[in-house]
Amino acid sequence: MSNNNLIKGSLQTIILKLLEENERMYGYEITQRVKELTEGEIKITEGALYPALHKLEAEGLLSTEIQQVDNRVRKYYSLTKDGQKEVTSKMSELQGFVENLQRILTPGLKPGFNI
Amino acid sequence: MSNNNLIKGSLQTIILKLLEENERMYGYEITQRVKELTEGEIKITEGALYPALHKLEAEGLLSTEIQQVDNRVRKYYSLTKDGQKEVTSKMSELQGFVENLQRILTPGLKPGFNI
DNA sequence: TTATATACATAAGAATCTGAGGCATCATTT
DNA sequence: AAATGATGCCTCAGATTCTTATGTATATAA
Repeated sequence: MSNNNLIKGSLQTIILKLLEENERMYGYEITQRVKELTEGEIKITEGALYPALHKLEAEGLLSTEIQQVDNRVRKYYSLTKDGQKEVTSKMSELQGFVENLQRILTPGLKPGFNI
Repeated sequence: MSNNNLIKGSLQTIILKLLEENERMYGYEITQRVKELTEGEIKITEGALYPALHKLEAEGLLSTEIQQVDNRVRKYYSLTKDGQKEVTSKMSELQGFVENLQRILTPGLKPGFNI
């Protein structure tokens, strides 16, 4: 991840969510997508990404498929059945955490708070 | 801290922000305040809190003041000048990160998104 | 030829947490 | 009287997750 060490553990959620939207993606593609979506503000480093992908695969949440493209090897990742369930779980967990964070950090916060 | 490992990195911001609002607080009080504000959903463990407080003090962001209350020792923490500046910095950093997170995780997100 | 982009990977070290333990006082319950 | 729980501080081993650096390989542009 980029220069901030905020909310460690959200990388897994990011990976899972992107794969829910895109059917299959390869590692490098994920780094570029995140960079693009955040206008360069969040850069996922390879040292963080690949171990995370391997871990999610080892947990049975992702499956892989090697493919040759222009003499280059790509490793495509897709959500498994378990992975699809986990997206929902991880998303609501993160959502809940952010809401709690707002409760702590935004004194006088009213429901329906607008970011 | 509760069952989520999401909070890594945001604990410092929580401490600084609470101290901005409360002038001075002691460790145990911080854990109770967070527990109360989040209705028990986030529990700051002592093993995370005290090292974090000591680090912030070592960095010159917090100052301390020992006080006896009913034969019990309390260690009150307050923001230093540097600490006051750091609150603003850390808060906008976290705010920015959460916004980026929304961009990644909420496809089709429009500005003015309502939590 | 050198740098940049694409594409995978590992590994040392830093930072931050959990969970367990230790010490002490005081109030309440058994 | 003894045990439990709340208050209040602390440390430490181990786990997790990150950064930064390194390695390998192909293709393209300067």
